Amino acid sequence: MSERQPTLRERQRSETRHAIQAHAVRLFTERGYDAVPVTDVAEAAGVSAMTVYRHFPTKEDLVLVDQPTGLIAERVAASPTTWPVPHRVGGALVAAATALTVGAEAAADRRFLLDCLRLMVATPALRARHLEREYAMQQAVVEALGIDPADAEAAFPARAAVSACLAALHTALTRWAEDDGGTELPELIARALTASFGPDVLRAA
Amino acid sequence: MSERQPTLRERQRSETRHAIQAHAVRLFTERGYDAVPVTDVAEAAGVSAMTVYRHFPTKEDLVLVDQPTGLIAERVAASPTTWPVPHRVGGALVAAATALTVGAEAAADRRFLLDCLRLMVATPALRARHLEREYAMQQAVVEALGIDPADAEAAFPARAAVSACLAALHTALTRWAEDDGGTELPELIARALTASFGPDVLRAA
DNA sequence: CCATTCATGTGAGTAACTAACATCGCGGTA
DNA sequence: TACCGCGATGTTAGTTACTCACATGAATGG
Repeated sequence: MSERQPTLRERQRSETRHAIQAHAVRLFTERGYDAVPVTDVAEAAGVSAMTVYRHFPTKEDLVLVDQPTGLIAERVAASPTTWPVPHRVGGALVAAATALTVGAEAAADRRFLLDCLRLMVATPALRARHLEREYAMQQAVVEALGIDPADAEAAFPARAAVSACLAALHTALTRWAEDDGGTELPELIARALTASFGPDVLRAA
Repeated sequence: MSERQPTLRERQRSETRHAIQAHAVRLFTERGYDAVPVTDVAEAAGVSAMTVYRHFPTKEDLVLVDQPTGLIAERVAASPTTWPVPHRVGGALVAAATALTVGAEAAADRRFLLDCLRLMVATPALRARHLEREYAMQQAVVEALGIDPADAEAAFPARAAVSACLAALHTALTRWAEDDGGTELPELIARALTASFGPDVLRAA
């Protein structure tokens, strides 16, 4: 209820940010991530290099799309605590992917998301950073399970199971990009989870 | 049968390399990875910065220890093809970890390995690169399973299951470093796998 | 209409690399 | 033993990602 009409400055800033990212993804796709210096991205977007860094802390952040950590954590927290961890997390991943990539209002983001993922799959440095982000998401998900992360010994099994789920997610995202979105993402995630944890992962046991 | 007496040059080169890495890990541990420039490592080891780069392509490689991809792939390939993927890979991981960290002849490496892993856990850039390496290992393990990686659609379930196993491995390595080697690594891996895939993963079904 | 604030530009500086070239000493050979 | 090739190292200069300090101009709120 608090977000009211964006001021002119905010709109301009958001436009600048969007332009920078769009030109970056285009140039990286055309010439390869490593072959495009940040100065070229800035020039294409009509801004200075410094402005790029003010909007995106690192060159890698130009491509790495925000992960829906909050969305996933909510759904994990809402899942029955009696279920095994892979069931709880797996269900949340499929649901979040459906919300974000299936349906009419997600069509615009979809294209951009696929472009970013393709770059991520093709570029080692981007893959590394992407995996790091999923690792960060792990901590959020473990907390959402209702486990105190301070007690490392007790949290260990949960961390292991969650990281395994997120690895399956990563494989599904990679396949989705390779296939250029030809198969719906939720289905790929479901198949990745099934291949890892058995056919019951997505059944409410 | 071909590896004969190392010549003087080879010994010197190997010594230089070892000195560089030892000083690097020491300095990084003392002052933090990001706070130590490569020039300081070079100076401490008594060489020029250029020499450091000739031995280690990037600063990160000073800490990232070689992963025993070959060892694991061999054991995976030798496992019964009738077993589920997590069983085949899980067994290989536990066996490789036992060979590398348990026993008298592994004691020296153990200390160094723990130092490197602690740095890896503490430093985001190193974590990212380490995850990337495990991702590279995934491809080798999938091949070792006897699956043609060219057929992406057919390899997809295997890739998902293998990446989930390796995620469990990563969690175990992290815990091992946090605990400073207080629990044997094979046991941690076994627990991580069990938490993810159920109690039968390490039983010959 | 004026003062504040915020987005951006500019310039200098650090650090991770890379390439080109010089040097020096081990190692095989005449 | 004397010589020569080659490999390991040093030096220097350059590129690029990123940071800091400061200036500017325009949007904002009174």
